[in-house]
Amino acid sequence: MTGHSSSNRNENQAAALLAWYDQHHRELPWRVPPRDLAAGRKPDAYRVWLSEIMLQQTTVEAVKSYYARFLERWPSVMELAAADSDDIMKAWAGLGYYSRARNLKACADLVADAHGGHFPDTEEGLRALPGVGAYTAAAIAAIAFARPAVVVDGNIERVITRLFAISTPLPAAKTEIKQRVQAMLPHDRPGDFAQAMMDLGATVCTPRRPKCLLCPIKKGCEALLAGDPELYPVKAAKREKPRRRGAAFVAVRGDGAVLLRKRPAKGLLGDMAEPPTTDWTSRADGETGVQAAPFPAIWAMKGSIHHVFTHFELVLDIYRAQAVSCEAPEGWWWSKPDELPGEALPSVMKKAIETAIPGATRQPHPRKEPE
DNA sequence: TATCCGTGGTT
DNA sequence: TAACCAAGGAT
Repeated sequence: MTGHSSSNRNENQAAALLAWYDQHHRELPWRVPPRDLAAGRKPDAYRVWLSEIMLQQTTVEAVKSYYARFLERWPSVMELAAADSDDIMKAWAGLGYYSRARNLKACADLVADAHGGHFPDTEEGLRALPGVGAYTAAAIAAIAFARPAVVVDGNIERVITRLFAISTPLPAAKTEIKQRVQAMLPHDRPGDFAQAMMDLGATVCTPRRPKCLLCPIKKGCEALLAGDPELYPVKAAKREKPRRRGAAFVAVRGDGAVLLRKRPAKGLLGDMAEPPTTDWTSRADGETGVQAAPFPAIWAMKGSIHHVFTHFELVLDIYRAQAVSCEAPEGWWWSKPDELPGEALPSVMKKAIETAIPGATRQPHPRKEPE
């Protein structure tokens, strides 16, 4: 009996959420809105996949322009598979978590070669793709292929821990959260349900100051009933970020070209471009690091930058020198002024170069000249 | 399970 | 302003 009434409650909440979604869903470039979906329009798995990879730990606003550029340049997975890896890294530069871009290419290659250009249409098949984890496999299965997959992202974790007042800290609470979502899942609209939960978390059930008055499922929310939804989700305490120091050397040739090199394929900023730098150490001895310059020159300290990574902070001293024309070492190259803005430079490296040469990494504004 | 892996916006 | 956080994955 209790099982029956709780399943009724779940059905009612799912229905209320979907009704809210029909009216208040976000309009997003990669999304098929509920009305179009109901009319039979099929989502493009490539677009769903591309957007999901880009959205991993990344805000919607940050993704939009990258998504548009990728889609215009590589409209299908076959074209992305045929692309040059360096071009993909250049197009991804600034978006962060660069292993995503490396896996994006690996995944496109696999789908093109082993799957005939078609994405697997099951959660299990999708999960086997590089860069596709539990969340992304479930999201693509539900959104692109209408599979009844249990989709749990950060938004949904917040919504569910509040709805059921789950005080178990994350990530230990994940199993219980998935069970709750599973019990609520409407099998006729799994994709819309997942996106509705995410929209609710993004616009109503926000981390701070949730707009509970606007919530379509506030009636059943145990956290609201108890008085303070902001208490959820409970998360394990974070560790303190250590601070590392280093130096970057921006060598400028007579024609304005800057000496760059490619970082190792794995690890931090893997496969991306950078001006030569020292190792980044945790020592706080105040050493300048100028003796670690890539070659002897008159290195002038132009300032230092502070950059916050996920698990450490970096202070980088920036040196600049005028360099005579010389052969770039193996794996290094001179990047001319018109090439520099398009290089695969992570934000921290753009910041470093900007400190040495203001404006160097910014795309010059196209000027309309009278014919 | 814990750690590594970016960036920019919000409060 | 320091802290928090975003449609997580790989190892």
